[in-house]
Amino acid sequence: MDDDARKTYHHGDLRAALLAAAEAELAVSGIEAFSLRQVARRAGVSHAAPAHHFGDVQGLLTALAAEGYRRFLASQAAREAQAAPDPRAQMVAAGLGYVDFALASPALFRLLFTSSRPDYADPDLLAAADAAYGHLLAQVGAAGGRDSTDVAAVWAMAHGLADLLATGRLKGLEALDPAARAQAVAAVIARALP
Amino acid sequence: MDDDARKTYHHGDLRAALLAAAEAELAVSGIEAFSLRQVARRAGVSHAAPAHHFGDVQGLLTALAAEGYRRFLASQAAREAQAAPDPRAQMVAAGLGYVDFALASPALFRLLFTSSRPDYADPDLLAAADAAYGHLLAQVGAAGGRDSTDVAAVWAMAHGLADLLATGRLKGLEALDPAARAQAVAAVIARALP
DNA sequence: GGGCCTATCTTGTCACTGTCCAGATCAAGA
DNA sequence: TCTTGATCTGGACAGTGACAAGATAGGCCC
Repeated sequence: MDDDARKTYHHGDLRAALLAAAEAELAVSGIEAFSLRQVARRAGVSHAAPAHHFGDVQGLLTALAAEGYRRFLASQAAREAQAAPDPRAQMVAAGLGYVDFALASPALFRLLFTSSRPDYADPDLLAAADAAYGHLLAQVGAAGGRDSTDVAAVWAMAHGLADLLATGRLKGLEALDPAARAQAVAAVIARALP
Repeated sequence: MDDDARKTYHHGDLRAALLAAAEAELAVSGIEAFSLRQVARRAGVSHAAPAHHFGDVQGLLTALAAEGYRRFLASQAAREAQAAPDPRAQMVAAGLGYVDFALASPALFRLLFTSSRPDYADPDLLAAADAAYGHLLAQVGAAGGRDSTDVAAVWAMAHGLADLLATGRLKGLEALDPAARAQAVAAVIARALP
């Protein structure tokens, strides 16, 4: 990452640099080819340096996932801020932010939702993931969702769109420009809560 | 797998035995910790034996994925056979089979839908995946779906339910017994095509 | 200023992995 | 029977994650 900051033996902020390098490595190689030594090389540091800050690969990916959940929520909040204030529009906007995140950071999205490598017993990660889940429940409840079936419907619709779009399987929607795609995605999400 | 069949130097049907061992290994270790040498050990054969039949790990996972898509379609067909003959009920039944498959073989489901390791340039895998996609299009079309938005909605709903259930994130639905869960899943899928 | 103390980082090592290569084994046909 | 080709083994190599021991340096007390 920043070889410039590496004039001294001690790095200064290696933890943050490693997280940034890990995210870049994840984006390039994907979770399945993720390599700790490659992350260290990217940060310009020895192969064993990450161990001191994160313990092992799982520790690094756990910290990255926690950061990912916070950004995931921020992505939803960004769409909500632009939407009408009524609860239903807010819920749909959250779904749009869900999809935005998956499209902007597909590898990170996969780390959060379909990887078994992060350690969900970690308090920080657990808190971040719970916050995201709590936000989902609140949005669906405010929009008139009554039971766990409504939650499942809205979540599944947003998640399915996000996952299929992130893996490039919805050619029809991908062909649209961002504004038109957002409108289509919003219309589809709205179907989940009649 | 079958040490019994291994009295001779030549295995007899090593290709099939390796595929079965690979599926078992995938179910136990997951795609992220999948090991070719472990598959070979499981099949009672040397670590280099798989190479002759599949080339490399990617070849083995590609063959397994093709087989997976065929079973994926069979799972949908099983539900369709039990459902009412009208197109809409058939479409919902296909979605139920989609979810069944993900719950019965979560690791295989992940190999099919969120792994970059299989080689989708392989003709056999491509044909199997295309068949699954074609069936989806046919079901949605027969049930009254008009455009790519309808396809996206139905697919995303079924896929989202399958993925979230396979990773254990829909506690509310998981708590139900199979029959009640199937009914809830069917009701949710039906929302995707109003 | 001088000298320890501790966190931080490096180097070296180990078991394991996927891939390649040469050789051993066997089945089947000439 | 002999040969040919497919199948499988064993050994090698570079790369990986984890561990242990040592090098470095920033901070603190005197």
